Amino acid sequence: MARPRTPLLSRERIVEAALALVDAEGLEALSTRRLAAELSVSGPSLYNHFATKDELLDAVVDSVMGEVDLGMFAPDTRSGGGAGSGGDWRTALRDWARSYRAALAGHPHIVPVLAQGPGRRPNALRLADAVYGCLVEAGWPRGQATRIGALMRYFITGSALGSFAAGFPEDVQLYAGDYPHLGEAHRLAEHRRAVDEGAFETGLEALLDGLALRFERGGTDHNGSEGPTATAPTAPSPHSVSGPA
Amino acid sequence: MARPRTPLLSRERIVEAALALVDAEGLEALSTRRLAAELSVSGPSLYNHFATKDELLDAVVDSVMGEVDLGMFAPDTRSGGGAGSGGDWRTALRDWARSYRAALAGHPHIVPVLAQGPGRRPNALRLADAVYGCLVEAGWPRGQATRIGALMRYFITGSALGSFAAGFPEDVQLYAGDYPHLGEAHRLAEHRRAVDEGAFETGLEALLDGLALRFERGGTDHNGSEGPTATAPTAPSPHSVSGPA
DNA sequence: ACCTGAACACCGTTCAAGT
DNA sequence: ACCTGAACACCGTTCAAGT
Repeated sequence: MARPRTPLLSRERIVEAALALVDAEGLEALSTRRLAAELSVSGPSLYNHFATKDELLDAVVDSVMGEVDLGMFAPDTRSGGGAGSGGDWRTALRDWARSYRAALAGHPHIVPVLAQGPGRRPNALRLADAVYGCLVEAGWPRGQATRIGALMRYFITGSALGSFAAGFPEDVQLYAGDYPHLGEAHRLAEHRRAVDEGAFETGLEALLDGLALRFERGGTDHNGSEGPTATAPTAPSPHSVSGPA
Repeated sequence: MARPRTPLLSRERIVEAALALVDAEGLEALSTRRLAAELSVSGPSLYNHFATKDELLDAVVDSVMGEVDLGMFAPDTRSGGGAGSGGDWRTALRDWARSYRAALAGHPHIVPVLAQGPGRRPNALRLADAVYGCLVEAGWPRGQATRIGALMRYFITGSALGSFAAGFPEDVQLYAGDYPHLGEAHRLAEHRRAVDEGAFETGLEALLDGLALRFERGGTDHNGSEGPTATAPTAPSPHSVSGPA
């Protein structure tokens, strides 16, 4: 069989199969030959749909980013504050963070790829655009909005990259003697979900509390004297020169 | 030449060369043959010193973890508060976080491996032990101390995993039209260090502010009603049954 | 246009052989 | 004990050949 009358493959079918394979067996199980076998075609067939394996991986990553809800950033559909009221950034950020984490937690093996940045992936750029736009409209100075987008991504991808709890082997012997405070660490894996979700929620709320403190202190338009971040270099405000409002 | 009178390789020399290779060319450049060539030996020689490539990677990761300063957690060498005074956890955590991030930022390509958890790596376990011990001695309930260790790791590894700023291509065309708030995003890469460090410092300080709020609210011994984290499951306190004090 | 098998330069790892 | 070359089952990717 050479070219069939109706194509055996499509980008969608390939991306779907690739994600399923990565989810089930990890990134290193994703080889072009293995994936092709899963799709009942020969290895080189994939190159009719993607130029390289990296391009395929990019599409897989963006399909995961597409699962993240951005509805909370739509400016019109929310009540309780018109343009520039600046009160709801916190709720929006919390909802978004949870949706983002949930999407990544469903596909943990792809997180290292995704965490390299948005690149040219449309869903990743849409996400960055929405978060930044929300913060600026809420009254955050542009430089701070950029930083908040970055630090939220740090926390969320970090939390999805690997389970904290599952990182500790279930082996009592390992901890005995050498690590005086880790006497019960071998039991962490049992409570994996509770520990990881509790840590995420605690961190998220602490982050939002800390940011709210700065928001109150900082006002909406001054960029200097940013509180306790004395050692931080002053980040530029590189997203947009003329603001939307 | 077969077995030389004085060994050509050692674990240390191999780990050092592997880290240099990963730093210079990325994780995917680290192949046993390439690494062996760098060390002027043949590929299989490495298997006299490490059972598998994974075991070698583990040693590389732990050598990076060994760069992290843990001196701020030593209970005796600090002044201004005896045992149980519980005031200095914040300073210690900040200093540790900066040292941790600096170590990882020097070797960004290894972070995805390292973020899988401590496993059986001694330097990673020592680090977890020190952080948890510091928090418990400062008066944090054990469950919260576990969560804080986890969420700090989320934030730090996330910040070292990939530059936020460098993730946006330097291509004006890419953003025009489709992403209304990203008009200046193409300039982010220029200011890479300032943006990434500013975001890290802002997030770190916000996190510590938020945690300090909880510490004041929570007291030292009650575990319920943990403030705004209403949806968080109650994490267990798995590190140690009988505390150190 | 879209699939195939053969081929290229790579992988990690095993193993018998050398000293 | 510690190194070697040969070999195994894999990789990503190219390409001529088929319809």
